[in-house]
Amino acid sequence: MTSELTIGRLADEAGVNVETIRYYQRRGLMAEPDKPASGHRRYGPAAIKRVRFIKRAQVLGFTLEEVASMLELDEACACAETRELAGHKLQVIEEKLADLKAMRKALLALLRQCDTGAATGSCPIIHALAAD
Amino acid sequence: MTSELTIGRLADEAGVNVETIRYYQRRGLMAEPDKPASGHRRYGPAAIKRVRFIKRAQVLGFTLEEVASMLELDEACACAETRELAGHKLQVIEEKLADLKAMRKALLALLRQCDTGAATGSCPIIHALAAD
DNA sequence: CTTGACTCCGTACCATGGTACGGACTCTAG
DNA sequence: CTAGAGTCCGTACCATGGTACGGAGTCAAG
Repeated sequence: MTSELTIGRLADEAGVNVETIRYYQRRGLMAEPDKPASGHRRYGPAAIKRVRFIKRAQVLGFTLEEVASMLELDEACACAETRELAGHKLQVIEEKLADLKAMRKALLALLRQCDTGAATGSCPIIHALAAD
Repeated sequence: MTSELTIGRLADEAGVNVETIRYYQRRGLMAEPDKPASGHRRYGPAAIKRVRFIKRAQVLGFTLEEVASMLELDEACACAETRELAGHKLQVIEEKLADLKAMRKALLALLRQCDTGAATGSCPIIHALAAD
């Protein structure tokens, strides 16, 4: 079985340090399974997903606090507050998407410029995100 | 004229702290204009764009070091190394785009779920970025 | 039933990205 | 020409997100 991992295996599977898992637990981003009186804690496959989610959300520029609030969304749906928070997150994501697309466009332009050897010095990248 | 700002005005325009500007200069992310022998430095409109670019790139999850390398791309085009770096950045951006889209989809699903009152407990958000 | 690897837990340390502070200087409006 | 705001520069401090360490306990393969 792949389930019921030790913390070390969990860390490996998720591609992080053991200490990172423990840090996330301290921060309340994931629960510590109860310790079997005398022995080592075990983790199910959901824990792997959770850690991976956290890492990827971070890469997208979300802080651990933001990630925590998104994880809460996932658990406690159905109230108005949740709805609002989700709506807000969605808006943030839309903005990031727009900026990333602008950046991609600029990089593509840059590459094209490189290929055609046209050194215009027009700074396409900065221009991409120059709006106020 | 809006050009030829002092550092304080520049910081205001870009929506950051004065110290942040100075920090970026120390980190080599932007040049310090030469000081007029005895007096205060002045900044042109390009400086505003640069700071804004840096902030927005950060929101997208890029470190200052990564931002620095992108800014260099903008200046020194036309060599093979630059091309490769740009290509690599582009790939990173594509990945971020894909992840953000998955997240958006999950949030939309969550909102729909909230609206229909169907509390499935299926954790759409985590699932969105659960791939290894 | 031992031995080596791993877990547990607390505490200390680290890098990144700033922010604050203080004393000397400079600029500008009145 | 003077007062108050802003600049300059160095240095100190801070929050976030980890990472390292050490001593005691536990697990599991041989």
